[in-house]
Amino acid sequence: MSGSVALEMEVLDLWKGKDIMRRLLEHNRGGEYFRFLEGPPTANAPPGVHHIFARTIKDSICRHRSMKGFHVPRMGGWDCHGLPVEIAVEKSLGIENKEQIEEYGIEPFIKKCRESVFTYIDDWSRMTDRLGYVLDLEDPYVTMKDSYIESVWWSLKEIWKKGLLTEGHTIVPYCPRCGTSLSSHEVAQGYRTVEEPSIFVKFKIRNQENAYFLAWTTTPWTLISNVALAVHPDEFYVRIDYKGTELILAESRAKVLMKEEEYTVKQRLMGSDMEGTGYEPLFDFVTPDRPAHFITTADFVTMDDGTGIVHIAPAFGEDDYELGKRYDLPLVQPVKPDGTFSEEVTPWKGMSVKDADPSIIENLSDRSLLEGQVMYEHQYPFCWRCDTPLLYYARKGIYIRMSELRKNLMDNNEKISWYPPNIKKGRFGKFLEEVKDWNLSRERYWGTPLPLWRCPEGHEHMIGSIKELGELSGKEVPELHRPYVDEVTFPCKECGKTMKRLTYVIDCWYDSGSAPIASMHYPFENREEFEKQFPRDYIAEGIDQTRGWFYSLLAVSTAVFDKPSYRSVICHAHVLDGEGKKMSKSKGNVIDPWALFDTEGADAIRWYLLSQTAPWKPKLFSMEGVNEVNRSFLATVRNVLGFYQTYADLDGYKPEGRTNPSERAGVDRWLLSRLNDLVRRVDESLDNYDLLGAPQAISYFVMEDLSNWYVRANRRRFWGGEETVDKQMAYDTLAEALHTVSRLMAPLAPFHAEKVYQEVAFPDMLDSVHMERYPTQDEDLIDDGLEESMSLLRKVVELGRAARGSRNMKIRQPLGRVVVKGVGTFDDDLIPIIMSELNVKEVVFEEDLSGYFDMTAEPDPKKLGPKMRAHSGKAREILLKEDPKELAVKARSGGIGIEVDGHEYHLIEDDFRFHEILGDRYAIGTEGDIEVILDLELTDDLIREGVAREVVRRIQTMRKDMDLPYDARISLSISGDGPILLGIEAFKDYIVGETLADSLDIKESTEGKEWEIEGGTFRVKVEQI
RNA sequence: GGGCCAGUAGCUUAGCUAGGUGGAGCAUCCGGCUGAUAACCGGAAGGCCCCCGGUUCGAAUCCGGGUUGGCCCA
Repeated sequence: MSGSVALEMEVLDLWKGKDIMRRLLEHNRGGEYFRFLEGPPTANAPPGVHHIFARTIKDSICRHRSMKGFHVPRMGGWDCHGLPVEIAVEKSLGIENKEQIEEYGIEPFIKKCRESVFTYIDDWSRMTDRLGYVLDLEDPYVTMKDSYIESVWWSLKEIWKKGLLTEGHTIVPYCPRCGTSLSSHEVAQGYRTVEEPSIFVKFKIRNQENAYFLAWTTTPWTLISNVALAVHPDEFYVRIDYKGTELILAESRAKVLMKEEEYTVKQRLMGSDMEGTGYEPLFDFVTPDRPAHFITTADFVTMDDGTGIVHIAPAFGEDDYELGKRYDLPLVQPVKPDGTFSEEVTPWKGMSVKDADPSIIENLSDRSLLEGQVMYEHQYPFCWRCDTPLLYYARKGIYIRMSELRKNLMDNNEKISWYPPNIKKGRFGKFLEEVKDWNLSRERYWGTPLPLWRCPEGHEHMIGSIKELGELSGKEVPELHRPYVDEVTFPCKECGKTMKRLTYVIDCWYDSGSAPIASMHYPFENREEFEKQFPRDYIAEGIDQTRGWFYSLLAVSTAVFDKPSYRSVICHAHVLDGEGKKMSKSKGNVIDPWALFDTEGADAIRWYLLSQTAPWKPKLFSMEGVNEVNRSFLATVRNVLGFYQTYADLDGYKPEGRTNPSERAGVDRWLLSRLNDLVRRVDESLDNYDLLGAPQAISYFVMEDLSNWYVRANRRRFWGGEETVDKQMAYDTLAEALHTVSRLMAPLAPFHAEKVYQEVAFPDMLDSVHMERYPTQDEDLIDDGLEESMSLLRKVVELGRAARGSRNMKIRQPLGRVVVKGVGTFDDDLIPIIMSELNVKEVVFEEDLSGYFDMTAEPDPKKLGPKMRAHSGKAREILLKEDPKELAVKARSGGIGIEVDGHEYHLIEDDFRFHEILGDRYAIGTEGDIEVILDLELTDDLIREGVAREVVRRIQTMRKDMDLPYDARISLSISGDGPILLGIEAFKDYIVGETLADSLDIKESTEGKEWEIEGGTFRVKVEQI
C-alpha cells in the first residue's frame, strides 16, 4: 500500500466521522447556484476507468464552484430503460426474440429488467465514494420511476400539442426472421463483406424511342418498388449510342464501364438538366397514388461505382426515403414483415425477397431491360443473432419533427460553450445541420410507454399525467410500464369508440434527454426549483455522447421550451489502453479500477488523468503513469508536509499570530509572490473549464518552487534551537504556502488537500478544506522584480554548479568566491542563497571579466604564408613550441623576431591569432549574457573546512544508519590521519553543531567506523547520549 | 463503405493556427548532493517528427494519397 492509499484511508475516515461528503451536498444552500447535471449511467455493468475519468472531470469543476461560494446541486441519476437491458435479460433467460418474450410473459420479463438495472449499483456507489466524487446517491433520479415517466409524458404532450409529434415511416434495419428492427449498435456488430450480383438495368425514357436511363443496383428485388431515379445535380452525364441503343449515364462512369470504341457520345448534359424527365416503370404490380417514375437529383449519388444513376425505392433505403419525402414520392412496399412479397406481386408472392433475385433478373433479361451483370463486393449488415441478411424496411413509427426545429436547434447551440470549442461547429454543429426527424417509437417492452392512445377511427389522445389517465379511464395502474398501461382504455371523446394505447415504448435517449425536467418531477412538483436550475450551467460526458445525450438534452429542451438545457459542456475523449487500443473484455486489456484504488489511490488517478493532456485528447492509460504521479507530485506534497510537521512538532510551531508577509525575508516574499501568481492562474483555469492548466501549474509550483527551491534552500532556517524572528517567518511562509496549495488542489486531489489542510491547522480552520473558500490572489504580495531576481539567481546557481562539474570540484569543498556577470546585482538577503548553494565564501558582481582570462597567441598561417613563403611552415613549428601566453605578450608589445634557415623575419601583432582562455584557477559556466566564474584556489582554511564537511557528512550518515531521532544528542570520538585531524580541530565547533554532538574527543582508537576520504582516512565513533 | 480526430526520443507528450537548426518529464548511463523526499543538482546518450508524393529557397508544420489507431455513422 502506497503512502497515498494510507493517507486516503485516513481522510475517508475523517470524512465519515464528520459526515463531510453529505454536508458538501448541502454546502452553500440558499446561495447562488452552479447548476450541474449528472448524466445517468446504466448500472447493469460495473464501472471502468473511463467512468472514473468522467467523474473526475465532473467532480473537479463542481468542487471548484462549490468552494467559490456556489451551491452545487449534485443529484445522482440512473438510466434504466433500453434495449441493452432487455438483451441482457434475454440472455439470462436463454431466450432470443420477441415471440419468446411474449411467451415468457411481459410482466415477469419487465420485472427481470427492473432487477437487472441495478445489478452493479453497489459497485458504482463504492467507486463514487472511493473516488471522492460528491454526488447524491441517496436520492437520485431514476428514469424508470413513475414520477420520472410522468414528467416525460408531460413533455411529450407539450410537443404533441405543438403538432411536432407525427406518425410516419422510418427505414429501419430489420431482421425478417426475428420480426424485429435492430438498433444501430446491433447493426454495427453484424456488418460483413459479401459478394453479390449487381445488375445494370435499362429504364425506358418516356416518349422517346429506343432511349434508356441506365441504372445500377445490388438489390434487384427492390426494383419492384422503384418510383424514381436519382442523378447528381452537378455531374456531367452523356447520351450515348451503344450497340444500337441510346443510353444515358454519367460521363465518368461511361469511361470506366465501356470501351471507347464501343460507344459514341450524342449529347452531354448536367444532372440537373434531367430533373423531372419521366421514364416507364419496370413493373406495374403496384399503382402509385401520386406522381412517380421521374428523374430526381441527390447529392448522395456518387461516381465511385454504378452508372451515376441510382434507382430509388423509398420503402427500402434511408437515403431513398429522405429523397422520397423531398419529392413527395409514393411509398411502394409490396413486402410483408416476414420478408416475402405480398399478393399483388403475382409472380413472386410469398417468396422471400432475396430468393426472388435470380428470377427477377431473368424476367428483366427476357424483356431486354438488362444491360449487364457483375459480381460486386460490399459491406452488408446481418442479424447478429440469427445471421439473416437484414432488410432496410419502412416501418411505421412515431416521430418528433426535429427537422422542422433545425434552426432552433442551431440557434440554441450557439448559446452553449463547448470544450473543446471545435465540437460546436464541427461534429455537433454539422450533425444539427442535417438533423433528421427523431424516431421515438420502439417496438419493445422495457421502456417509457408512449402515452398515445388511439381509437379505431384514428382519433388520438395524448396523456400528459397520471391524473389525466386516471380520470379518463377511471382506473389506477399499479405502475406506468408495460404491460399494465397497455390494459388501460377509455372511450374516444369524438366517436365514443374505445381508445387503446399504441404499444410502443419510447427511445431511452428521450428519457435521459428529459433529465432536467423529469429529475425534478416538473411540472408536478418543484416548479420554483426547476426555474432556478434551468438551464444547467455544466455537463460533462464522453465524445460518444455528441449524438447521444448532448443531442437528446438539446432536442428535448428545444422541442419543449425552445431553449438549450445546458450552458457549458466538456466533451472528453476516451481512455484507451497503453497501446492506444480500446479497452474491452475480449481483448483482456481492461484495467480494474479497484486495482488502481488499492495500489495508487484516487488522487493519483485523478491527477494523472487530468494533468497528462487536455480532457478531449485520448488517454493512453498506463499504471506506470499513475505511479509516476505518486512518486513525483503526490510524494512531494506529502514530503513537504512531512518536513513541516517534523520541525513544527519539534518547535511547537502553530500558524497563529503570523508575521507580516511584507516584512519577511526576500526568499519568503518571493515564494508568496509565486504563490499568488499561482492562485490567479489556477482559479482562472478552472473558471474556464481548463482542467489541464490547473494541475500543471500546481505541480510546477509544488515541485519546483516550493520543494526543490524554497524548502531545500531554507532548511537551515528551521533547524536552530532558538526562536528567532527569521525562523518564525520561514514557518509562517511555509505554512501559508501549504495552506493555500491545499485549497488550490482541493477540487482536483481532494484527499491530499484535506490531509495537508488538517495538518497545517490554521486557527480559523473549518471541518474540511472542501468547505473553505477558494483562494483569491493578494496582489500586494506580487513582486515581479523579486521573481525576476530569483529566476536569475537560480540560473546563476545552475551555472555555478555546471562550472564546478566541469572541473570535478565537489560542492562539499568550500571555495573562496564566485564572480557573476550579466545579472546586475541581487538584494543582500538573497546573496546567502548563492553562497550556500554553491558553497562559496563570497559573491562578487563584475561586468568586466577580462582579468580572469589569459590571452594566448598562435601564428596565423594565412599571414605567415605570403610573408615567409617556404619558411612559413618551419616558423610555425618554432612558434607553436613557445608558451602561447608569453607569445601573446611578446606579439602585442613590439612583435617577435624569428630566424629560419638564416633568414630574419619580424612578425607583428597582425601575424597572430589571439584567444582568451580562462585562467587555470577558474571554472566557468555561461548561458547567454550570464557568466559565472568560480575561483578554485584552495587555501588551507578552505581545505580544512572541506575536510570538516566530509566528516560531518559521514557522521550524519552514521546517525541515519543508527536510526537516531532528529533531535537526539550524541557524543563523538574521532581518530585519523594528520591532515584530517587538522580540519577537525579547526572546525570542531562546526562539526559539533551540525551533528548535535555534546562532545567531540580526538583520540587514538580502534573503535567506530573507518572512513576514507580525499586526503586520508579517519575513524569515528558515534554514541547516543 | 463514409465523415471527423490522432500518429513526434524506449514511454507520456509540447511544438502545427501563422513554414525558418524539434523542446520537456519519466526511464537509461556518468558525476555530484543528501538528517524532508520514492527525492534533488550537473552532464551524456537517445528523433528517417508513420509512409509516399506535391507546394516552397526552405516542411514535423501547408496540400494530396496511403497506413495504423480512436470516435461517429452506414
